[in-house]
Amino acid sequence: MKENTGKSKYVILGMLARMPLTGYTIKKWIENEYSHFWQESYGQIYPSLKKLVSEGLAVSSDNTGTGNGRGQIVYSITDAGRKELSDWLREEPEIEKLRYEILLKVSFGGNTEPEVLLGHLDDFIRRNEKLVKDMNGYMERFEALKVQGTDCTYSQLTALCGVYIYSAMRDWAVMAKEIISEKEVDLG
Amino acid sequence: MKENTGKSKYVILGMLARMPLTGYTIKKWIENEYSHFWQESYGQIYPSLKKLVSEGLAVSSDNTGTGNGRGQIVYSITDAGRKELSDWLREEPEIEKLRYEILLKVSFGGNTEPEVLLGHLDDFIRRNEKLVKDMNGYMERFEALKVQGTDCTYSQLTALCGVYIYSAMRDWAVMAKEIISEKEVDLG
DNA sequence: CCATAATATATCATTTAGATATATTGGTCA
DNA sequence: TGACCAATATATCTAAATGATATATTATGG
Repeated sequence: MKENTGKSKYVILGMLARMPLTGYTIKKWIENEYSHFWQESYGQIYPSLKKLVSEGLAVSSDNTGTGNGRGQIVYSITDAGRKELSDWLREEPEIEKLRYEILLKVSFGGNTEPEVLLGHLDDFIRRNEKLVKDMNGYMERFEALKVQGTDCTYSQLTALCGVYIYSAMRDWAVMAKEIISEKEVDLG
Repeated sequence: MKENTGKSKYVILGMLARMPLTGYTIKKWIENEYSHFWQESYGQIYPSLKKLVSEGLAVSSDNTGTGNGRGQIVYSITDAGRKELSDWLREEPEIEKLRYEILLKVSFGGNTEPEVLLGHLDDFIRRNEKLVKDMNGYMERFEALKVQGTDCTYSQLTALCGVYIYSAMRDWAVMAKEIISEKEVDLG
């Protein structure tokens, strides 16, 4: 049996702490709301869920007849699970792991034409522009919920981080384009 | 034999394109200068180097007697390797993968005391503060090289990106601390 | 009522990360 | 001089994470 002592376990526990979920929903949520700082694949989620149950940190309920049910398995957190989550939250977070392929390509830019990089940077700017918009959308939605009395401070903070990250990346890319273009002019 | 068609191959080619290197030096360079946007482990580097040689994209020279040589294997890129690198540079970069564990913990903050988060954020701010300084140091070093006539535009751009990312993260964390503290006051 | 998109679970082959084993060399300091 | 430690260097193994795919059901739109 696989060990699976990575972070996936805690992500899932954290999500189940809010409400019971299916593996599929967990995946969708991470894609939609966490994607700017975390990602998980089905290959981790489904085995992790089984492991959580076997460790007594979650329980599974077979809801074959509920509403939109298609043999879906809904998982809920246990008290032991909450304890495990709480203990992990106290531990110092590990240093973040990033893989920005565009930076790799910029770094090796001397091995291609500047136009290639400028093209990649254009795409990158457009993408980050859109992401900033998305994150601001989340911010507003959370703000509206707050007015209604639902506290979303922590979720809102992660959206805010998205705004900061994506804005910074966009600004950098704009600056990078300028510098590369100027360099071109100097040479030509 | 393993397939190994990931990105490691191209990172190594990109580095060898500048100068011949040993696996160990490649690892050190990535740790020192690329760590804010990329990481590789020995478990990828050494097998990848062998694969590059077997594919004719690099050649290895056994320098057992050179200077500080301890049976070190120096790898150089071939013309085929340069072609491969150049082709890859043209491809659209993949979407970046990030894992910010601190954001996960902030997101699940409702399951612990605010003080725990504030503590993590303090560490995070300190770390990013230092990283901004480091990146600015790199910037200056590259600027000095430029004055001497050595063109480091592309490396400098990645350092600049580091400045942007780490500054943004620090600013966000400062803001996050404020918001969490205010929330505390409101409740208390 | 058919096609298609979304829901849902599951697994497999790669790819990546992290830890460790091993050995040599260079420098320090008692 | 030798004892010791840090840095250099190659290599491999386990575990974790990714990406792709197989399979089936249900909801909905025309």
